[in-house]
Amino acid sequence: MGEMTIKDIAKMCGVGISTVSRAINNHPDINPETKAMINATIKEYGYIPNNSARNLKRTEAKSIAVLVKGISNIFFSSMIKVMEEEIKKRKYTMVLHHVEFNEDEVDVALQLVKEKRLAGIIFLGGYFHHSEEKLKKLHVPFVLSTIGCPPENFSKKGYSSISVDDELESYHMVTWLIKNGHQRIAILCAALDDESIGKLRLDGYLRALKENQIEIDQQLIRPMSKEMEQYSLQSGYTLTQQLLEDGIKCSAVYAISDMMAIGACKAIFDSGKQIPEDYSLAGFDGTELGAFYHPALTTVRQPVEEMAQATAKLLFEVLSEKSIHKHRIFPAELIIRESTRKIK
Amino acid sequence: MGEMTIKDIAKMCGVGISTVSRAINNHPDINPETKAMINATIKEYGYIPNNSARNLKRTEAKSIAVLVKGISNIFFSSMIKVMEEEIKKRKYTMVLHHVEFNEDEVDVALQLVKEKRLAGIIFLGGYFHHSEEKLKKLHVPFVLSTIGCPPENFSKKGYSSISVDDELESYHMVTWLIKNGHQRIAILCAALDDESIGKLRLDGYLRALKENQIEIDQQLIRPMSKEMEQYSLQSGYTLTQQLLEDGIKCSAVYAISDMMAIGACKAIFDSGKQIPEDYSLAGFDGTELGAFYHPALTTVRQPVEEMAQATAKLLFEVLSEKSIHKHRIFPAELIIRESTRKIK
DNA sequence: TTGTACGCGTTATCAT
DNA sequence: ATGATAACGCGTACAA
Repeated sequence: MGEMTIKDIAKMCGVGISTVSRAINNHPDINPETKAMINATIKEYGYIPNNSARNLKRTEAKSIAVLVKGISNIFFSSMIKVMEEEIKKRKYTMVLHHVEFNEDEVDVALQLVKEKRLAGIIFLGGYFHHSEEKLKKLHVPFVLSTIGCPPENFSKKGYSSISVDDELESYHMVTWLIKNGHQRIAILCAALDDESIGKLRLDGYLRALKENQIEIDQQLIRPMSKEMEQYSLQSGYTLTQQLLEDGIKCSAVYAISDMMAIGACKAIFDSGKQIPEDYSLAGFDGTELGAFYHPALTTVRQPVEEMAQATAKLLFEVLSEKSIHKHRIFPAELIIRESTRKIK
Repeated sequence: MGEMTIKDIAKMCGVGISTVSRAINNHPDINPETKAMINATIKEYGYIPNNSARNLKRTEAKSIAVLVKGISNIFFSSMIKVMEEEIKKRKYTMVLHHVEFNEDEVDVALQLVKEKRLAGIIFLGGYFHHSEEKLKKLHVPFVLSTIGCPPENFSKKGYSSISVDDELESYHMVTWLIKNGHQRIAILCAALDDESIGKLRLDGYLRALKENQIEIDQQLIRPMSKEMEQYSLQSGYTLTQQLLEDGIKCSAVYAISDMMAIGACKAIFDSGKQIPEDYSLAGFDGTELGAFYHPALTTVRQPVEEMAQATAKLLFEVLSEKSIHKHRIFPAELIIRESTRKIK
């Protein structure tokens, strides 16, 4: 069981512990020759420093945690890649962590701050209704990236945020559908008590209808239930299947995520109907998958790469005290592809 | 910066450190009243034990690491869920970690063993060509789950494994295509120096052709290049686009992953052709996405849930010393859906 | 049942 | 440039 420690290496090299430590951590005060010698033996014996001990002792760990909400959330994978690059570029380490929909991301963050001596945190996706009290315990700067509703009760000075205007972009999408002749538009949305992007996207839908004097039909509003896997293929499928079974008339279906939109498409195909001939279908997010689907999905593209880059930038600006916390809203882009058409 | 420690809690409660420790870790030797009192103050002040310190001290941490190869690998997400349940059921903690395609999973594992005092490791997906020497340093039991080529040089007694017979199942798929009249079958496969599932699936393809006296046409073999994101939508698209541009005649395209198959479909649609009328298309994996695609993908379904369960079971059997290392191969299932058809 | 004291493996501080 | 030693926060053997 005898795992090797820094002591063993020190003995083998005939030097003191601190010298080995210096070699490992690239400290300046060390003879290049001894350093090379030590590194050679480290390599030879495959010694690996114990991270727990390091974190325990270290004052500053130069690491940033990225907490992603929803494990299979494919939407974030390209963002994570960009963030990793940005973080590495600045000689920091990225600690990636997935948080389930039913877990509390702030609790996880609190844990990690203690364990890893984080320099900062990036929260990616999900809701965000946490008490100010709890957030204050997070003694490191953090930024909320692509999170719908920043906590209104918490001072905006306490964190940075990056997002699109979900309400507005959703409004754009629905307005565009209306302009293309659609009057009866079903929406596949989040549970009605949602307080995050789900609510905002629904709000945009409602506003677009209202401004165009289209009466709101509750039958066309199809919220996910809590039991469904949120924003998933299957939830989109089930919701649309029920919509069709209920015999609700509509010419377009608007899903608040691309994954749900694909599920919706399948349900429509399975019922023997065509897209966009019988139903127009729109999604939200602008995922790669939507572009590869057949028919290619009309959707709202969030500029994920730019947003990821900006997220890292904001965080590091706060870290280097060059800047205070900021809140940036990115414009999204309506991408019209094959799954929608003009009617009448 | 004064983060709270166990000492502070002890002082506040007017008890010793060890008593607090006992309360936290549910030790038996403690007065229920003092325990309740301590827990109350812990909650009140939001004290969180430092995990680094705990890991440093603890001999056995009751945690299992799951190392997943390829961050956006959607194929594994359902397996991970099952594994988490199984691990929690046995009062262990799951530590999930993603490993990039260019990272060395054993190095990561070595790190984690030191840092987290792991009880065991599950490697999920990817290649596996590691030196026996390195694997021996991994002093904890591990199981290779859905990994193509277990290291032949390393004694099978040193680890457990769970997989399907990739060569055989691939052979089944291609044989079925041949039985349905396809003679010229293109394969979208891994780089030719691949030594893992990629190679095995290609081997199955080659054997099926050979047994049916179909000449192997190198033009029909389309390996991913190293620069492509492996097994991705885009790689499937690019490979198929090149195939079509090269004017290679074929009636079926067989992609060694569902994601690549979907990319291939898109390339065919974009060229103005239809599936399955002009080309039959087959995938591999049996992902949810393949079922939701339009047309629904013909594919090889790996019994992921059962395999995940078996993975956990094998590991815990070794941990409890009820059993030695085993190697289980699961049968996969040919799922015929809409993307393929009989010709001639 | 409870408290004291030591050590886990490392880094930081201070000598040398 | 290098080495000894004191923390870091916690679990646990042992004493009380």
